[in-house]
Amino acid sequence: MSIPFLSYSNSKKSIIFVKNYKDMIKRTPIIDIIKNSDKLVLNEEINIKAWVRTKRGNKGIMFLAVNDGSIIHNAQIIIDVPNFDDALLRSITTGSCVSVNGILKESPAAGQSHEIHATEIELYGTADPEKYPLQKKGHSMEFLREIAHLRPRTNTFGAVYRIRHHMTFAIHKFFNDRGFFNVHTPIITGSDAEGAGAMFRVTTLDMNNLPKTEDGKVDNSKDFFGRMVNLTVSGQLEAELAAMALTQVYTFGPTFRAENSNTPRHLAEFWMIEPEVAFNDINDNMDLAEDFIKYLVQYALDNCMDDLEFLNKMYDKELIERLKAVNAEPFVRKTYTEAVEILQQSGQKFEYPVDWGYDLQSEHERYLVEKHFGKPVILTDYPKAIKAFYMKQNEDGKTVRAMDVLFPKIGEIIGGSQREDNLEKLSQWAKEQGVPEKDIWWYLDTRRFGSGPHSGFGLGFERLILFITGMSNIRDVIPFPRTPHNAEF
RNA sequence: UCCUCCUUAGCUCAGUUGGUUAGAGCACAUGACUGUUAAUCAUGGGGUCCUUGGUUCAAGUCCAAGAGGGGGAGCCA
Repeated sequence: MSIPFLSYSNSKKSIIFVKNYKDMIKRTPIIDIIKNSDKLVLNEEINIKAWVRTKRGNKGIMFLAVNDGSIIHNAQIIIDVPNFDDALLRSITTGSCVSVNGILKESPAAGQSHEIHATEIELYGTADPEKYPLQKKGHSMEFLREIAHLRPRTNTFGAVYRIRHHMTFAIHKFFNDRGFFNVHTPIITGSDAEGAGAMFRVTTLDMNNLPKTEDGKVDNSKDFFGRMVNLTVSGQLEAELAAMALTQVYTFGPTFRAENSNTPRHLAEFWMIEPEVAFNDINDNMDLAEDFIKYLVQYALDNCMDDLEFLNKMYDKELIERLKAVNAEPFVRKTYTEAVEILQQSGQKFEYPVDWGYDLQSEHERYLVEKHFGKPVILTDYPKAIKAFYMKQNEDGKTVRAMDVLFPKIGEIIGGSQREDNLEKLSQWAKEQGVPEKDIWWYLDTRRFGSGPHSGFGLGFERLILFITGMSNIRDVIPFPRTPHNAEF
């Protein structure tokens, strides 16, 4: 590690660097200085490459707080001002990118355990302080959304990005550890079978010169796929096909909804996780959903505590408490009918009346989760008429084995069901709901050949991240949000 | 898409009943300070008051339309 000829001259002009020897010091990620300093050797020269967060100091000594995103905390660089070129030091401002060689020492001051005493500084890229939009102080989420290309350099978005990664990894780990197989379902799809909302059209046709059929309509047979296709709104139907062969599968991919939704909980492009398990009934499905979410929450508590503590301090004082509370007790499980009775007997005044047969409104769900039970709630057995055609019909002829997992603050985080495995009932109900058999003949085939009970659900990834991070707007938990009238970056 | 609120310096915001030269904090620049922690202190520069039209002797302030944004609702994950 220590290389004799690195002790270069202490001449004042220290911008000089020799590529070959500089490359001999391997970059140390800042996380190693903060978390694994026992593996580093004091008084050895190390290299840090990072972006400057703040610079402060005086004529004799300068302090640089730098961050490389490996961890939320900054590393402190100590600069002995007289030993460095004045112009170089002046050019180092908030936002600039630097490579620093320096001696690792224990820090005499509070705030950090270690610090790096710079021996050599290379300025990779400056950031004109008059133009660089990020300051040392608070920015509103709205402003940061306008500079989504730079906001990953903030503490908040660094934390969100890291948590997103850890949750992605934890999802794959959870399923892999339980013998599930990840299935890649198509992004371009010809079916609108689920009816999960408006779809984005995919076409290579010249919009200014559309081919027409004899009756004046657009001739989709001339399009790339020879038919009309869209971006997927769900991988569920395809996941079911896989489950009827591999038993336990899940998808994790992008999903698109062209709904004109303008809320802090909706995106036009989002990521969804959809497990599908053969031989699971609705109760197994609830068990899986509850185990799954609790595993992810625990994984965040175990692996993302530095970031969670930051978010807890800056945005949501009850965040960590709430995450722990979710895992402490079983979720409440009630039927839709029971929920309606609770709401009707609550004495609470609702803007919308509660009546059996109508879908629950946000205010009703929020009352159940936040006021009545004070913990996550899973509701099942909804009226057949308000749910999708593929859900398993109950013997009562009125309800289906649907399941919604309702969470504090964010509402519905999971929607799922046991699937209808009876061919007659499924095709009959699909017909009545206006899903043409010619579009889902392949789906119906799974019921035609070797059908069996199975269940699954969909988890909105960004809604999970909302809950885990305590952020209040879904546009701030995805790097580049797509919403109506917004597809910049 | 509906309801509602907002738009003033780079950022966050104040601006009274319509009245003379539109303010503050932070950021930025200059200077001071030999261990700072969103450093501190002093000084300084910085404005299409979202756009268009209207009312008025006079509009940041009142009215109308439009654009952008926030919150709530619907659709849902």
